[in-house]
Amino acid sequence: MSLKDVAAHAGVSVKTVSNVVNKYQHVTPATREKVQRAIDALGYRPNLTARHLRKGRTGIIALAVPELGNPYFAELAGAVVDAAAAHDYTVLLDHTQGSRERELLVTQGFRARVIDGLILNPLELEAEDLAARTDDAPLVLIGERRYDLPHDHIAIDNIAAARTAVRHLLDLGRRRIAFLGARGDRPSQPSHLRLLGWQAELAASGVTADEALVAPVEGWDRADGAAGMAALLDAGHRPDAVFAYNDLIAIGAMRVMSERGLRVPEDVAVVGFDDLTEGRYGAVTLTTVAPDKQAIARLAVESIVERLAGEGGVGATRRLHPGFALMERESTLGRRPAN
Amino acid sequence: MSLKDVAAHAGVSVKTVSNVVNKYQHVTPATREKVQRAIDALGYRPNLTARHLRKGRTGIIALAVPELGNPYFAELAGAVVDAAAAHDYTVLLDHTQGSRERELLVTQGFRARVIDGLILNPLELEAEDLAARTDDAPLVLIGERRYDLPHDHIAIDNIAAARTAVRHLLDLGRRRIAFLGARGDRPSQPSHLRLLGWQAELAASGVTADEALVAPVEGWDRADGAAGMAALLDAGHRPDAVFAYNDLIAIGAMRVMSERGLRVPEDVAVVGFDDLTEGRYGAVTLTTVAPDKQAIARLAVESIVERLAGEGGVGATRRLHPGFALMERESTLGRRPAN
DNA sequence: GTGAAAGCGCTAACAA
DNA sequence: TTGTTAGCGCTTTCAC
Repeated sequence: MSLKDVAAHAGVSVKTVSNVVNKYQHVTPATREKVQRAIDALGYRPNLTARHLRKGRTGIIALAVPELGNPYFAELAGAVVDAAAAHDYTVLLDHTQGSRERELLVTQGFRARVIDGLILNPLELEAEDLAARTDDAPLVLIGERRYDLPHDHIAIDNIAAARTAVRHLLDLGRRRIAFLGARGDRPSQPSHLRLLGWQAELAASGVTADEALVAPVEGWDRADGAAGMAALLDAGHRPDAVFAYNDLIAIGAMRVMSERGLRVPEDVAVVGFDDLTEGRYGAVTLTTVAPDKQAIARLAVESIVERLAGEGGVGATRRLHPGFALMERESTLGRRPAN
Repeated sequence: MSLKDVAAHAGVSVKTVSNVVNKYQHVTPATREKVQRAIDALGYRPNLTARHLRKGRTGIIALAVPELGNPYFAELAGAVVDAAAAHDYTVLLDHTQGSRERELLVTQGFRARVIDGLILNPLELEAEDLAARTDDAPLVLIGERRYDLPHDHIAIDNIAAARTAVRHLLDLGRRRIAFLGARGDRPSQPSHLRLLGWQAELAASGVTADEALVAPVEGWDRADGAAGMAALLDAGHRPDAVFAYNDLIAIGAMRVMSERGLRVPEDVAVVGFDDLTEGRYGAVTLTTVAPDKQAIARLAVESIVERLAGEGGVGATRRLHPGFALMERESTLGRRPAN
């Protein structure tokens, strides 16, 4: 079942069938009709792989995130799928599980020539890994890592966002503000910029940054936040606020506080990061920094689309910073009277 | 940059390069070495679209779920990506947004010939839509709808699972058990089977099923659960337990109860469905029915792989029922003393 | 063990 | 407006 069969059935040439299939303007209505009937009769569908080979484009972009079990990446992936669809692109999805090796693999000729471009949210990848990349499909990075590389990079201003969160806690009168989400062993980890923001805002306010309140975590999920918070409390520290690397960690921490009879926000105010829907429905809704996920997704897709359209004349590398907003909820403000 | 270039560079034929690339056994070490050097020198990577065209297979399967913002589908998608990777398949992802039209579109020649098979979790699709399908890529359905169609269908036994949940509540002495998640207007909706299970288990236990306790929702998210629960309470009903269609609805309902001073589980016990990680970290952890998502994903992928392997000789259509388990947590048992 | 050549289905020059 | 044909890069008979 190919163009040739349809052509034979309709008594025209393949070119004519191709013209009809591709909605080429200059086809007489009669021919068009005749061809269309043949198409319907045979149930013809164009073989897209052949088209891809011929055109050198597939309309597929790959998205590689650490894992979909993390709602932030799931929501982001959903946004990317939608943004891609708006440009008639489809998304090929891959997991990196936060493994440097898998991140490397995905940047190095992953599905070569079948993906037109790649959107990657790296966790472990180092600049030199990326510098060694040979694949020529456009690559755009998203997320909080900072690289100095010739690839577009989409990320909100993490330092400013973190400062906003800490500022909010300071404004509420909190002074012993813990940062929950450090990775002591890996200085270039994603959380680094947010830690810098925490330090900067405390410094700017003349509050001493107690390094004992920089609490490490083993990962980025709820269980890690719970363990990190438990360790902090077990060490005898008593913060009056927690700025967590992300919402999942904040949620894990709140669970631990609840188990230990600490009230949020009366005893400990909590701010997260990501604005997961999940944070809006807990017993205590979560104050959080909301990155504009739609914008991140849109900008990432547009970056690829533009580089593909720019026939060879590649523009300069861009650092784009979508907006963010602080969502003030019960974990800092307390519960308002039901209305 | 193609096989031909490499062949020229190495001074051999295209066939020989192809043999090396495809790890064909009978190549003399000397030739292999020579070719490999040329490959490295030129940075050659096979053009997969050409290979796809030639072989008629792409190694890509499509997964269509309603939306990734729902953690159940996100977790499932993650499991599918992993299950596919185990068979050297990659996943192309699409959203249907629970729209019948989009579900239809995806079953009808979506990316024809570029996807080897399709895994679909339908919400709105009707049997006749599927019966009219012409695309010949293997299609496997997942999820709780019941069809009588010549496609493999992977789903846990929803009626049995629902009965287990209701049984648990009855065992705890609850008698006014609400079902939160009906869609009155659409009898063939996914929640139907779980409603049937609710009815069956009550009947089997000689408890009168109070139809007033069958509460409708407008959708499947937390906000819908909250609204549905609020409406139930506003109507003056006082259930002593809630069996929710899914965890998100249960979580929304619990939030409303918390706002209204109802204690879970003392006043109202709650059971959800899906075993989202989210349910394990709330102030009150959620008792829930846990479908075996890994198994669902694995079986779905295997179904496609097997049909693809079965050269024409297509086996009989299968209805597969992966297992499930009731996870008993605080929303029915209450909080145990911290240990 | 290696080479020559056909052909997967499509698009796009170029011709008519 | 429509037809002819080359060729995208690969795999795969079939020779040698």
